[in-house]
Formats: sequence, C-alpha cells, structure tokens
Amino acid sequence: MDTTLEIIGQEELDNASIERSVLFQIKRSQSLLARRFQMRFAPFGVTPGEYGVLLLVATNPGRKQTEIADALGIQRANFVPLINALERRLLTERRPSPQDRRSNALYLTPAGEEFVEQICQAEARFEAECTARLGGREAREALILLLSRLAI
Amino acid sequence: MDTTLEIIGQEELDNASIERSVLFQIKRSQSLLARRFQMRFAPFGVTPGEYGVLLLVATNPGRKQTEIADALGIQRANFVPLINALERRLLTERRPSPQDRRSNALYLTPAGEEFVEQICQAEARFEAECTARLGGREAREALILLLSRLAI
DNA sequence: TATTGTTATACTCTATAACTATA
DNA sequence: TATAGTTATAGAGTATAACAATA
Repeated sequence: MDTTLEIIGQEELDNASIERSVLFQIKRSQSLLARRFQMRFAPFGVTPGEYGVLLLVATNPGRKQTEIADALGIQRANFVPLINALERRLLTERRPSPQDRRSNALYLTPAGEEFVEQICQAEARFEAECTARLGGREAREALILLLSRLAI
Repeated sequence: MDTTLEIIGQEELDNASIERSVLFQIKRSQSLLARRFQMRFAPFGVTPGEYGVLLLVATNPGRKQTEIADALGIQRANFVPLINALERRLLTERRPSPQDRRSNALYLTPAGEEFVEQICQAEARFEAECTARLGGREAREALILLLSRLAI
C-alpha cells in the first residue's frame, strides 16, 4: 500500500453545499439526537414514540387514541401497535369512553405513573445535556423558536 | 350528536411537555421540512438522498462510493441501490479507479451535469423559502450554528 | 489482515385502503 | 354519511452479517 497515495486519496470532500443546507443540517442533528435519546432510554425499553405517548397520556388522561396520535403526528393506524405494546407492558389502559362507544379513553396504570416519573427524570437530564451543548437556556429557547418558525 | 359535549371533547390537549422538548421540536420540523422538500422535488423524481448524492458527486467528481456515502451519513450497503438508480437514469457513472481496482470512481454524466443545474436552482428557491420563514439570513445562520452544536 | 463493493436480510417509520361498530 | 379503532400491506430509511475481489 502506497501511503502517499493513500493520504492524497483521503483528502476531505467539499461538503459546503450540503453543510449550508437547512434541510441537511436539521436531518443530521435530528438523527444524531434521536440516536442519543435511544441509547439513553434503552435501559427503560422505550422508544421516542412510546415516550411521547406515555407523556401525553400522563398529562391528558382520558383522551381518545386519535387525539393522542394527532398530537404526536402519528397516524391512527400506526398508533395501534404502539399503544398495544404499552398496554402489554401494563403501563397504559384502554377504557371504553362513556360518551362515545366507538372510542377508547387512555389512562396510565399505577405502574405507568411510576414509570413516567422515572423516564421524566431521565428526559430532564437529556434536555439539560442538550441545553449545555447549545450554550445555555437562551440558546435553547432560540433554537426552539427558530424550529417552530420552520414548522408552519 | 350532542354538539355541546362534542365541543368539550375537542378541547386542546396539554402539549407543553413535548412542545418544549428539543428532540420533539427538531423531529417535527425535520419531518415537515422533508415532506416539503419531497413535494418540491417530486417533479424531478429525486429523493433527498439522491439529491445529496448528485450534489456531492458534482462538487467532488472521481471520489469513490464509500467517501460519498460517508459524507452523507449513508452506509455503503445502502448506498448501492441509491447509486444504481441514478446510474439507471444515466445521471451518474461508475468508472474503475486507476489507483485502486477495488473501488469505483463516481462521475456525473453530461445529462447529470445539466440535471444538477436544474435541481440546484430549485434547491436555492427552497432554501430561500426557509430563510424567509426563519426571518432572514441572520436567523438562518443562527439556526445552522445551533444545529451544528447539537450534532457533536 | 483490512477494505471496497455487493447481496441478503431485518427492523423501524410512515402511508394508504378497507373493514367494523358506532355516531 | 362520517368517525374511531383496527387490520393488512407497502414503501422508505437504516442496521448488520457475510461474501468476492483487491490492497
């Protein structure tokens, strides 16, 4: 192996066109962040999607599946296996809605309540890490504001 | 159907815990942005991934597959069908590398060059739209800086 | 022994259509 | 007729393992 040629061959690519693109930057950051989240939450056996459901059901007990799914941007068809998994782990519960017998009202079980407390603490640590990386609370608020402007 | 009950049932959920999360905000913005990009580039029949490959090959002709794939965060196994599709459309070309007969050097075809010019114009308009949404060039630079801090 | 391209494979997310039971 | 939940299914994107040719 010719080392000289090898070094020449390893020259950095010109990335500029992609690095400067909002779409690619956001995609890269999102994918890295999601991977970090998943590693952090692997001990709990919870995906970002399941985390979102647990959190929303915790703060909005009694809402129907479609409402929780909509708030998370998940289609109701894809929500079913998600809530099934949580129910199988006895973290959430479907109860027949008294007002509308088509729909299920979602609740946390006592085990679910306890679980949510734990993962909320983990999430708080995760968000604190993000804040540190960004350079403080102001930077974090600025990022969230900018992201929300994109998402209109 | 009881309208009063219906209206009560449609109360907004408490979203705060998720809206305030960097992970969920970035995920939502990324997914909306990707969808917008895909709609915009549907007439060209190009996915974000293919767009990235074309752009990188255009600015870095002669690089091998692994280098282009790495720069895009795509694994070399998943890069194969991607570059196959572009080659089938006669936009890119694999040439045997003279220095290393294991690797393929990637080039745009003349048709590829012309195509890249077109989609670059479309991308410029897309990015300009993002900039407008964000509130100007400074806001855009701020967002890219913040995102890059997250992706370390 | 390590690397390049490749195939095969699997798993997650997401998207759509159609069914049932209720409204 | 419209909606809630469900099923089935298909398509992206991504992940790993293994192989042949070459270094």
